[in-house]
Parts: sequence; structure tokens; C-alpha cells
Amino acid sequence: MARTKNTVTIDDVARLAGVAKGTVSRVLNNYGDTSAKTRDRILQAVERLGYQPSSAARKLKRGRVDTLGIVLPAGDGEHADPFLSEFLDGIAQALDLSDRDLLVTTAHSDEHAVAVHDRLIRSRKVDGFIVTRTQGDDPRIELLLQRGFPFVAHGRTRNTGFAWYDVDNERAFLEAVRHVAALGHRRIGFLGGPTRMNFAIQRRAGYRKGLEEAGIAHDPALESTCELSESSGAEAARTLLRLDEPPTALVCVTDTVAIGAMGAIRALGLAIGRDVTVIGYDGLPVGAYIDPPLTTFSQSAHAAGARAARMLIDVIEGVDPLERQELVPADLVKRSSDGPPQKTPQELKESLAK
Amino acid sequence: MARTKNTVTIDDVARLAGVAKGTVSRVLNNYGDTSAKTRDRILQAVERLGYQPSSAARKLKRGRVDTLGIVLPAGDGEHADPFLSEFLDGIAQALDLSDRDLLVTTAHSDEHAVAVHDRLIRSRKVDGFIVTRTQGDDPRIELLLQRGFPFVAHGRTRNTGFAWYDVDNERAFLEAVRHVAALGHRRIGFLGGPTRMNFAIQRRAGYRKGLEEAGIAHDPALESTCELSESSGAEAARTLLRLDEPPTALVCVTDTVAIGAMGAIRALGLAIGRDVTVIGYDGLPVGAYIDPPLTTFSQSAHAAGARAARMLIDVIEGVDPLERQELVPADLVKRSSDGPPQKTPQELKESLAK
DNA sequence: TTGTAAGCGTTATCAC
DNA sequence: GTGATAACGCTTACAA
Repeated sequence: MARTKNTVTIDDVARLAGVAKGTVSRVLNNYGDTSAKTRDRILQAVERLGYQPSSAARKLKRGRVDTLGIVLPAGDGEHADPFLSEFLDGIAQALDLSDRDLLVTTAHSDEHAVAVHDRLIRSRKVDGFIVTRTQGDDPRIELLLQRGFPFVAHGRTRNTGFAWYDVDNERAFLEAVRHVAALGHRRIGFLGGPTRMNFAIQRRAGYRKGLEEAGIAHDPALESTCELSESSGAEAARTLLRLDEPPTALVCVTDTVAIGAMGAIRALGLAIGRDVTVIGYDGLPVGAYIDPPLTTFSQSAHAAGARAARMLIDVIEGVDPLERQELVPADLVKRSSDGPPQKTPQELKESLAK
Repeated sequence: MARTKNTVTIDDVARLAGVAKGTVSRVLNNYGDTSAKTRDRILQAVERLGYQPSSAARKLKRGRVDTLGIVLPAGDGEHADPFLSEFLDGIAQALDLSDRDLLVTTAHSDEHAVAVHDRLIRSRKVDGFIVTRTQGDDPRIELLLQRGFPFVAHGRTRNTGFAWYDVDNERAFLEAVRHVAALGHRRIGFLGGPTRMNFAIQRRAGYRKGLEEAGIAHDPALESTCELSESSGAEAARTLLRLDEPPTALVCVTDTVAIGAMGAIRALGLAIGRDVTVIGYDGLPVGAYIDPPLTTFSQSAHAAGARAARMLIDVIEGVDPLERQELVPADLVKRSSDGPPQKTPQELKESLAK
């Protein structure tokens, strides 16, 4: 079996420094009760041998692995979620500052996700979890709560007795509707996400509140649901545009969905931003480079990941989870996929009939 | 400190089953020398208590953690690499099948990357590494080779005495040039990647070979270099199009760069696929949804990740790394960003002057 | 077939 | 201040 040669242990350091290994340990863990002289000698030996404590041995004693875990939804090999990759990157960078690592796993279903969390808890491979894409009733969170295992959720659930970091989804979508209504739109469609996702529910609530605020009657036909992929967004957009009274604006649950919708709109021969306004959500970089650049709401996935990681570390170190709950606003990034309606819904319908 | 209550250990299982813990261990590790009766009793106890061996304790004894590591380039919070996220997803899924996990870290520079690998090796947190985005001379690979630590590279380097999985970059770019030359283009630009990256060198070599095969003289002015981001691709495209004799086709080192280039072309008032042909590389999903859909070469990042993970497991289990070297072809995905040149370079120049 | 006990590399509790 | 030494939870000779 391939093995590393000459692993250097605390005994090697102790021998080289001419002390007991207990002393080495105390120096390395800053007990501060060692004489400056032996301290230096030990530090030198550590340096010379390139000694690093074995995480396994340390864990065995301490009960801590300095590793956080995250269980991602398994992609199908076609739709890696750009939000998650930025989020991950944020976590990893925050962790780097605190000398901890991140264990990444995937799960292909809710039950599988629960099982994976369970396995990781029991095999004690992580000190805590970051849970993403929370659902209204989230079985992962139930498990974690019941086990008393540290975690931070990105997104809330019905139950909120834990640490979470969330974007004010409702407010963002209220503002999105307010924005397009101010542009003059009255037929405003909503391309929503799966309603088991809590953020999807919140965004839908914001959409409805926005309509109410604008004095527009809520038309269920304009409110659709799709998976978080481009193809699904395209399909949902086609469906809404086929209505007798099609929407002149589409508010989309994510940028990915919006990009799919844009593809569909274009395929129907319509001009985005003129015939049909599209608003996304996420602020993905790619949105700035497509045609026309996508107007969207931005939450920094990177910042969210970093902050969630930091919060989790606090919780692991004993901070009351209830003191780590943060709601942050998303900002409108005005680009060019929105504009005043150039056609009435009827005219839109006619131009589609051709 | 937040801790899990009542962790169940092998002793608990042994007690409940009324046997010695050694016996429990043997059953769990399939020594097959235990009587069916006690075996059942033990398995039942394991089931009832929900016992999972502590990874730390197991590691201490076995010298194996069943965890693979990957050190990603730290994004700047703006440009998460979609290729890497799909690649990660592929790894994670392959690992799930073998009950192993993935440790993800980031590094913000070459030296930092080496340091992180080193720390992970020494603290024995992983059994092996997957190295991505290899460079011609790769300090990470030097380190790993010197330490005799198991790894698989995604991409080759100058030295090839290790396990790797790579796409035939050179061939793909030769074919890209062949393709646009067949369409009638003679001024073919290249938006290359940083030449410290080995794949960037290979792709450039393919570009040059393609020119040669097509009987087109190599013009250094048409060969540029950029970072792997949209903005950098946009800038490089602008530079080439400002030449006195601008290219009518742009072969790009990645889809991300191509998308940036498309933005720049459009901003100059030119039609993609008619005035300027653009060819990408990676086959990112988003390429199908932008306008016009991007013609590209596709390698499945997901499959690559999964395969690399599997290869690494083999190497860790003792397979000779030299028996795990695989070169796979990339396939042309014909979409709509390419076409016969509608203008000569001179005409292109003139239309730009306006 | 099963029990006993030695260690894996740490940290922590004692004495000295 | 520092050195022994006992855990931590597991695997694996070796005995029985």
C-alpha cells in the first residue's frame, strides 16, 4: 500500500528537544507554563522536523476534528449550481483563516441527505454542519436539532430555533415587483422554485405582497413553479407566454431560471427588456455577460458562505445558536433586461400568433 | 462546548452483545471467523445502538482516513469556476459509492497551495489528493511526488511519472481550427489561457498545429493570453478586434472566456456567428442558453471528477500510478456561434471604424 | 471461535 | 516547570 515515509510524531520532537512529549504538547497548545528556554528548543525541533500533530490522534483526545461538513444536493452531471460553488468558495476561505477544513459530500435525495449527515455525525468526521437550501420542514435540521449537533443553516425553516443566515427573500421580491410595476407593467408573471424550498416560498410571498402593494389582482395563472435549471425556466416561460393574456414581465426565482426564460423568449421572436422584461435573482457573474445583461437582485454567495462558516465556528465554540441569526438584504443590480412595456398583453399575444 | 450526547462506542456494542470488543471489531471488519450466532447478536446490537466506528480511532490504528483531498484555487468572490464545481460534484458522487469523503480547501497562490497540501499530508487528514489545473512545472506535484503521497492529476505536466486523467486538449484545438478553416476563415484569433497552465500550452499547440494543417501562416498578433474570466476574455477580444487586420474567428481557451468575448463583440456592434465566429471549450450548460448558443468542445467535468476519484482510490489501494493514465477526447458541440465569414477582415475593420 | 492486551499519537492529570 | 502515565476508541496479534 502506498504510504508516506517517516511520519514524524510528537515523540520524535520530544526526543530531539530532549524533553517529555507532554511538554511538547503543552508548548504547542500554549499552556504558557513552560520556560522560555525549553519552549524555544521545542519550537526549533518542531520546525526542523516539520512536525504537524496527527489530526486523528488529536481528535481522539480532544473530541474535535476542526472540520466542518456540508452535504450538497448531487447534481445530475448537467447542472452544477453556480450559487453553491461560490458559497463553497466563501466557506473554504473563511475556514482557511481559522485552520479548519471542509468536508464535502453529496446526497441525491432528502432521505439520503439525512443518512449522510447521520453517518458523518456518528463517525465523528466533522464538528458541525452548514445546511443549505433549507426547506419549510427540513428533515436534516430535525435530525441535527434532535442530536444536539452544531450547525448553521443558510436559510430559515418553519422552526427557527437554531443559527441561521438568510437573505430577506420576501423583501427582495416585493421590491422586484414594485420595480416592474413602476415601469408600467400590470401583467407580471412569477417563475417560482419548488415550494418545498423555504426560500421559494418566501420569494413567492414577496411577489404576492408586491402585487398587493401595487394594487394588482393576483392571477394564479401567472404564478408558476419550476426546477432550478435553465431548461425548466425556459419551459415555464413558454407556458406563461402562451396564455391568452401573457405577462409583459417575468420575475424569476433565480438567475439560472431567468437565463432559461430569456432563451425561450428569444426563441419566440420577442425582444427581452422591450417585449418582455425579465428580472433574476442571485447576481451570478454570468448575468452581466449575457445579452441583454440581466437585471437581478444580488446576494453575495461568497460572503454568505464565509459568514455562515464563521457563525458555525462560534456555535461549535459554545456561542448560543440563537445569538447567531442574521437577515441580510439583497440589492437590485440594474442592468438591461427590464424596461417599460412596449406592447400590451394583447399586442404581445398577437405578435406571438404570427 | 457543544457536544453530541452519548456517543456510542465499540464497548457499548460489546457490552450489549455480551462479547469482547475485539470480537465486535472482527465481525465489523469481516474477518469471517466468528460463529453465525454471535455475529448476528453483534450485528443486532450495532443496529440497535446505531453504532458507527469513530473515524479518528480507526485512522489511528489503520493509518487510513478514507478521505480524499482537493485544494482549489481561491476564487476572488466574483468568479467561481463552473468547471470546478461540476468536477467537484463528480468526485463527491464517485466517493459516495465507496464510502469515502472529500476534504475541500482553497489556496490563493502557488506557494499557499503547496503549503496546504503539506499541512494536510502531515496532519494526515487525507489519504490522497486530486490535483486540478496542472501547470507545466507544478510545485504541488513536485511535493507530492517527493513525499510519495498518492494523488491523481487532472491534466498532465512536463513530468508524467504519475497518475493522470486528461483531455486531449491539443487535438481539440486542432479540430477547432480545422472546423473554422473549413468554414472559410483565414484570420483566426486565439484567446489563450495563462501559459503556466499546462492545458493552456496544449491548447495553444493545437491551435498552431491547426493553422499549419490549414496552410495558414501563424501571426503572433492573433495569439493572445488572458485569465480565465469573462472580463479578461472580453478585454482580449477587444484587443484583437482592434488590429488593422482583425480576426473573423476567435478560438477561445474556455467557455467562460468565450462568453466574455461574445459580450465584447456585441458591444462593438458586431454579430456573433456572422461577423465574428466564436468557439469555446468546456461545454458548460450555460453555453446552450446564451445568445447565440455557443459552439464549443465538451469534456464532461462531472465524468472527469468521478473518474479521477476512482483512479485515486485505486492508487491509494496500491495500483501502480503509471497504470492509471487516461487521455480522453473532447467532442465538438455544434451550436450557433460559428459560421462562414460574412466579411473580409478589411470589411470588418471598416464596419468597426464607424 | 473468542477473549486479552498492546499499541496508534495525542492531551491531560498527576506527582515531583 | 517538567516528566510520567492514563485515557481516547479502535484494530490486531496472541492466548486460551
